[in-house]
Amino acid sequence: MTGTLAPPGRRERKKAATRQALHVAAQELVAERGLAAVTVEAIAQRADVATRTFFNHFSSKEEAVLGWDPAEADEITADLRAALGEGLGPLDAIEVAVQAATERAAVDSEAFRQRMALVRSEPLVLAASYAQWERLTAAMVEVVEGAVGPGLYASLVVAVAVAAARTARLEWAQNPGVDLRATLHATFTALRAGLAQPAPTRPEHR
Amino acid sequence: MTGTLAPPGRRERKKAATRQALHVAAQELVAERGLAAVTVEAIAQRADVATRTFFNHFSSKEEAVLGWDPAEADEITADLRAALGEGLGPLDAIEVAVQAATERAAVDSEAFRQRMALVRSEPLVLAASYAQWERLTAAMVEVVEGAVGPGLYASLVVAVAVAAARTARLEWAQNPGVDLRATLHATFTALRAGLAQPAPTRPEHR
DNA sequence: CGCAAGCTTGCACGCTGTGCAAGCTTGCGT
DNA sequence: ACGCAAGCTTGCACAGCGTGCAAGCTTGCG
Repeated sequence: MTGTLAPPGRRERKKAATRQALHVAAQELVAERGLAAVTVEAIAQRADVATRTFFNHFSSKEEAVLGWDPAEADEITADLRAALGEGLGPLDAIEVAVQAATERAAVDSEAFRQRMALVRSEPLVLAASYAQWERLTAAMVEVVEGAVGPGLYASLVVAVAVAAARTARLEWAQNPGVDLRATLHATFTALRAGLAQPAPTRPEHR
Repeated sequence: MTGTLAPPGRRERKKAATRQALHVAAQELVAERGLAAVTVEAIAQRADVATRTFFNHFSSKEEAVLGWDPAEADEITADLRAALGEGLGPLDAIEVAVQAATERAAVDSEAFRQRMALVRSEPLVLAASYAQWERLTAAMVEVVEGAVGPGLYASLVVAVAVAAARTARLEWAQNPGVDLRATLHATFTALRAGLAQPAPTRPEHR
């Protein structure tokens, strides 16, 4: 749905390569030693660049571990805008955009699940993750406001939907064998149902 | 509803005083110069304690600006547990607990609004705020799981409700003259209604 | 071929956050 | 009343973080 249309020049590819190398190095090192025992210097060293260069790409090791591309946010808001344009309600439109983003990110499902686990286990990574979601939230609010006007409702629906999506991802990460797409859909369905309380302990005893 | 029943000894009062002094100093300095231009050393100096002491109370200047008391989270979860015990559904129970917490925090409405404004304008303070909400969320999930069993639903309802409460506070902070209690209730009402889209630009043209 | 833009690098520097050990106050039991 | 144990404060040292700046090198383009 959303793709890189223009093949970037050698320069941008090199830059992206450095970024990717740093991201991978950070992930590996954290997996090996745990976040606390990893320094920016060590990451840069493994990626074979200067320490200073690290900070040209990420502003903290947590960010490097996550490795989110700022372009992702743009893709999501573009999808959101499109879905809204097709007459979907804000909540449905957000679901569509988030589903699309997830498909894109989960190409390598295993690595993705592992990253989620890191977010769960390392509070500082979680904080960095929040920062990214926050940026995305702000952008999405702007788009939704374009459709329904500014005010509490726009902020609310986006904040809530983002929280739901985040929860779905984290919950999925620790339940092997479950489909992320289905989990996401379940959360949005629950939202639309006003978060009514489901059957006690077991969802369906049948 | 929730109070400090045992009058704490001199020792604990002194400790609390130091903490409060640091909190106030941090707020004032940030208000004067902006967060970036404030150092931990400056805060400690104004509070008339050693720099090292600062870190015995807060782990960053952002935390000091917020000045959240860890005990607050305990009070909220206690209220939540009580509300659940009275047979309220999870969402309603959370609303009750959050409303009570807000009453307690908003004693000085003006200072409270000002703090919210800081959260809005300083991204790092916002991040610290997220960290606190996150801690609260985890505690609340545990309580809700006690009532409805573990699983996606418990995590979801808490995450979403917290997001709604946070949104209500922030939205309220920049709309003078509005009642926070009413704003909060409006968000939870919207949640229960499945976040259905309200009338386009103006809520009611009538 | 040559120039401008932009990425990388090294250097310097101030600030952050924590471990450790010493000093002082407080609370409490004898 | 006394003295001890717990705990808060303080100074010191130190590793690590994050940024500004200027120089060097590669890339893209006319």
